[in-house]
Amino acid sequence: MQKQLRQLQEKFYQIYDSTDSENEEDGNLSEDSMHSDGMDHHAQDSVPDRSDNEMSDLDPGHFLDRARALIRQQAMVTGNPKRDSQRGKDQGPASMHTEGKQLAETLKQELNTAMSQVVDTVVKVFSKPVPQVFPPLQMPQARFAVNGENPDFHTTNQRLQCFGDVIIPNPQDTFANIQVPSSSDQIEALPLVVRKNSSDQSSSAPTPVGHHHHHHHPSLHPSPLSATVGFGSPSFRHPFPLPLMGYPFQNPLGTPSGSYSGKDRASPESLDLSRETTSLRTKMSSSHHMNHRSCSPSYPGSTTEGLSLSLIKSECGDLQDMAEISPYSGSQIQEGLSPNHLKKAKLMFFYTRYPSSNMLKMFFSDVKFNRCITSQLIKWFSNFREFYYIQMEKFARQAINDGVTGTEELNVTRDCELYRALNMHYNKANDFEVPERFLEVARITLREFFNAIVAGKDVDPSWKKAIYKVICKLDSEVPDIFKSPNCLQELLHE
DNA sequence: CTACCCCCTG
DNA sequence: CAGGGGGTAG
Repeated sequence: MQKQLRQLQEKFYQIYDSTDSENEEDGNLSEDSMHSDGMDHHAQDSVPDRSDNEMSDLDPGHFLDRARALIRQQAMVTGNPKRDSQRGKDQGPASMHTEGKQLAETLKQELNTAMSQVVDTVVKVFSKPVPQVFPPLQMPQARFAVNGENPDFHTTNQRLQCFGDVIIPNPQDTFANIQVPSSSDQIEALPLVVRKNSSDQSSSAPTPVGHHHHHHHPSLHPSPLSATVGFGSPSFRHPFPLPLMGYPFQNPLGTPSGSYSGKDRASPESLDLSRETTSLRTKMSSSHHMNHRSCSPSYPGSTTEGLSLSLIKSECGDLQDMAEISPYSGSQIQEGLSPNHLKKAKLMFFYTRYPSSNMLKMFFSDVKFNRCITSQLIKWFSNFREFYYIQMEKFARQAINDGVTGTEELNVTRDCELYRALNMHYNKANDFEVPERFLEVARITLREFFNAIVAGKDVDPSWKKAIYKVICKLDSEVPDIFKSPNCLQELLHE
């Protein structure tokens, strides 16, 4: 069926282009307008970023509308001398007219048959009693639970959207069936999404697998297990390219490098994993507009609500609706930290090891700060330091083992192993020129470790504190370029 | 309490 | 890198 639609679509565009090639620079424009057409009943999206063209094209409703518009236009432009840019220009307006008519007729017929089939299938799928394949936990119901809020959810148009969204890729798929929301599911899930009281914990009973061992800590982690499962569930594999999925911070530069990770780089799940990295902020910050962004599939509805602890409530419960940034337009206020932010932070580490939270706010002005974001950034630098100091200690000990006696023999140059390790970690792409000052600091740190170890201070459990105290005073000013949200481009294009 | 720090773990 | 525990300063 998808193929059929595609063929129709192609045919359609042939006609469309031949008659209207002057009208629009590219098809995407029209897609956009169509897009808004069909979505107006649907607060935002039931599907994040349905700007995807493929999707819109496959939406039967839109397609029909567009076809009708075309046919109307077909009749109107007959006299337009410019129209024949792509076809035999010898054909007069008359033949054009008849041919257009023919095409229109053919088109109508094909559309009708196609639509009938679509409707049949939809009805079949929607009316068939649904065998419960998965245990409730794995039901990615968040998406539909939210739809339940929308009184217009049952309009044909939206059913078709859901259909196109999830089911079309494989209507016979057993998994597809569970995508069909039963009204009871919605009613049940809805309050979980809306209310934020801790008393909701009782409502999380339907979830058989408990994730309640969170000790009531302001843990920000809404049960990663179920989150991952929900997302990885085959029924939930989204047909869209990832950047269009409402995750504006998909890493365009590759998987952010963990110092110890590497195995998940090229794996099929790597994208999901990378998403999971930053998904928390998304989940939290968008928790209040779940109504529209129902697709946050990693939001396990039930158990998570019990975990909406003070932090989430206080920080993210009253966020204003921000204009989501598109993956393509760069500089808007973002609600989460992107892989690019991570990269930027790493580069900043070359200048400052102990940035204050105020400093971070200055340098990450393109993100909307809340406690979560701040903590995460601070955590990043904490992790950076950890790696840094581990390397320092390692190389200091190694130097000692190598028979180095005096601190004078110790240095950090751009070709030494220590530097390579550090550079690999903070500047993996090696597209940034590490400031000289950093080498100095590194050298000082290395010597500090060396001396401490030689002096046997490492027997003291907290022997490193003294070193930390020294190093934290060696921060230098971060260049102003880093204050620019686009600093990465500017920096790396040098 | 909050905000940070560090440590350890996955 | 993120979680989470433990500790400290204000």
